[in-house]
Amino acid sequence: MLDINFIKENLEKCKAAAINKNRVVEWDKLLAIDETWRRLTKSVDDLRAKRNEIAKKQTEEAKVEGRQLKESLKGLEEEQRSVEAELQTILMTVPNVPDTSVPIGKDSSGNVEVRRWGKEPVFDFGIKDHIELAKKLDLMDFERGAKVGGFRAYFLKNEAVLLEFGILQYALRKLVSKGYTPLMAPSLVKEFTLFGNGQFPWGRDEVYHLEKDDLYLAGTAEVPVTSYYSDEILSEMDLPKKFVAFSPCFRREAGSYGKDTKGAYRLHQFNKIEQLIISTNEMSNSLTLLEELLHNSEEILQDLKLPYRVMSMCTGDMGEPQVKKYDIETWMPSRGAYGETMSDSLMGDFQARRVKLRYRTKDGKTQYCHTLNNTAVASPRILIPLLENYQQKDGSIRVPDVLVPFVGKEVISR
RNA sequence: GGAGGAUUAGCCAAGUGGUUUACGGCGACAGUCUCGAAAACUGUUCUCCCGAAAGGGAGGCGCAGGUUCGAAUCCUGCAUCCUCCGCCA
Repeated sequence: MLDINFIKENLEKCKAAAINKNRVVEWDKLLAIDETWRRLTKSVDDLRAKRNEIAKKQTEEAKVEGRQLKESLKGLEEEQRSVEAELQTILMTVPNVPDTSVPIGKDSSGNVEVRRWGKEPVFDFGIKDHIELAKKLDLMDFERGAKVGGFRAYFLKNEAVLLEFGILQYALRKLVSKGYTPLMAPSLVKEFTLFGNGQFPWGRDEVYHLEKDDLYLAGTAEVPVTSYYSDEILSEMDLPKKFVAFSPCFRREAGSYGKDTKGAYRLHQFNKIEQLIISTNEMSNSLTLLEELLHNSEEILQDLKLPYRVMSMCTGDMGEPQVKKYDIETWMPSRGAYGETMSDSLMGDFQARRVKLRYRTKDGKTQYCHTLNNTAVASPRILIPLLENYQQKDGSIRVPDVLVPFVGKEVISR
């Protein structure tokens, strides 16, 4: 959410941002409602001032006068409340303004490649995709997964389990050694966290809702961790706060029924290690931190010796809350293409404002924090490039050096 | 799931219907003093609205409603924490 005063002072910028992000905002309505709200607020405040004055007198006449005043105040207050709710609703739909360094574009075709790392492997044999590899080596069972848990459900089996735990553990340890505070975050969360994150009101269909308990299943640890300090005022001295959080993640994938229907790419449930930073309200510093998060994730892929490329997301392909966003795409041989494995975002104070996450500056003022996050590793998706890039002619799979201690062997074969 | 207790500002904490304009303390920030610091003293330290400013006004006591001329205080619902009982990996 952006501040209404900021929007009014930077109306053209905000309008351009919404257009570039392909979002529709009812600007005229927003401004009109704001006017109405201000007018109502003034009237309500004036009437309350009068009420307070009358109440002080404590005479019989004052009581009669107070009773009359109460009626008109009640109506006005009700009106103010509903107008305020309407204002909030529209305000919630205003997307954040991208940084000037973000490429402008309609959709994913407008994304800009920043760099590539690693060499795409050349195979002198017919390669298998991860589904076939996993089947032959008894590493994943999608058929029985579907039988038990429905579409997009799966079992990991044998070394795949060790690989998944290993890679999660590896990423976790790396980030901890860089000074990030480890967290295990709840996957079951209250509704306000999803609004706070900027997932709602837009992405309701993407999120599982447990009606009986009115809880939601978070699609990422970003949701609980962004609200970790909600409603609190941190000290500038303690910023930036850096976290590395593990959580099981749940996504309905409602908008992508036809997409990636096979294999481990798009799943309803997966495990993720997420990096998060809560920082001060200084854009240049936050942009530097965004690069730090990016660098951390690149390092993990480099350790795994997986070829990847870094994409700078264009305005049309980034979400509402983002100021700037990079995707890291890892080489997936069966696709003959790079596929998204990590996503690095800077939200400015967009989320912080929504969850009331603030800090006190050195000179005693309160400010909204900046929030950032990036995937460290998400699995099983990361197993796709891992299995496919490391496959060998005889159908076995070499284990990346850094994961050998976790898997307990150098080659997976049957 | 049941019974009881609690929730006040960054932290601790007083206050049980009307000089409460939320007592007081700690911390933080600014100033005085100082070569500099500590101490001491003075001031500031939640949010919103109007205003160029000076200033004025409103709201804030876990959250949301309600009663009353007037609510931190009374009522209803909800959340969270603590103690005990039950169930449980």
